[in-house]
Amino acid sequence: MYSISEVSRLTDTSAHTIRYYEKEGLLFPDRTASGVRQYDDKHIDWLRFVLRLRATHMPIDQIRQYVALFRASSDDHDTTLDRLALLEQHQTLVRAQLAELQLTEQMITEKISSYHRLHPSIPGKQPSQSR
Amino acid sequence: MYSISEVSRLTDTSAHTIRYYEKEGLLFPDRTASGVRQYDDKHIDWLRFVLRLRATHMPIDQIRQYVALFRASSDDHDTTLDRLALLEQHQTLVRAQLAELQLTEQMITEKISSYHRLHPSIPGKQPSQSR
DNA sequence: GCTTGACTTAGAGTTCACTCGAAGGAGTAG
DNA sequence: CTACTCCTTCGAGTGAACTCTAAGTCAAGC
Repeated sequence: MYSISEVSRLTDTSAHTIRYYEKEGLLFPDRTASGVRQYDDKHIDWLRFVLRLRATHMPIDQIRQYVALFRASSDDHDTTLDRLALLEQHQTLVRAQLAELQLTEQMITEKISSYHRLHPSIPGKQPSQSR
Repeated sequence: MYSISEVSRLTDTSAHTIRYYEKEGLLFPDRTASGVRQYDDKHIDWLRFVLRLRATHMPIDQIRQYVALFRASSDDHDTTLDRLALLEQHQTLVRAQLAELQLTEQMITEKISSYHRLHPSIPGKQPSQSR
């Protein structure tokens, strides 16, 4: 089991943020008798997944819904479909972001090499000489 | 020449935001005698480039610096190197975002197909039957 | 000449996701 | 026992990027 400061180090996330995520309903660590948060490997894995979702701009609100669906799932109420829907929705967004980034990467690369063409004397990263 | 509302339509950006970008020093349209903004195709192209940079999380502040360098450029003060540095810096960021997105896309796709494995009866986007 | 609708400005308000601060409690080392 | 560190909560503050409001100006059509 890990303390919040260990989780903070392991995931490179401030303790403040980890508590904030808990308050927002994204994370449910165990507690000691005295109320201290205790995290196991599964909690860490989940947090890492959440951080990935955030890094790809899934809103906290939607992640909360996803978590809530997990916790609402029971024998007579299966939430798999709803969770799937949320995942697929985010997948679509991620792919859109990928497309946008790829286009922009090309534009920037193009602009950079046009600068090099106009100013052949410029130092710095030249189109790699190797190979 | 285009009015702000035409630019708004052409770039799918609110007139508010376009004026805001101008206030932030990202955009310098012409003005009529009475002070009405007038945009030409070059302005539109530049705005589209700015929107790309924004969509890939280049801060407005940095875009402003980039624009300012253009306008500061003169015969005895060439700013090409500084502009190149800004572009290369953003290129690095874009590539990092690409890597993150690709990883996350894989994770989500994996999770989605594991849902499908567990619930083979689920409707919706199945791993495409075509081809 | 007057109405209409798009335009102008400065500045205030909103949203999101943190980020921090203050005040205090629990467990451990000396 | 005392000092120290890490933990707790609640609530306020921050920063970026919009987003909107209010009050007013201007040009075109009737």
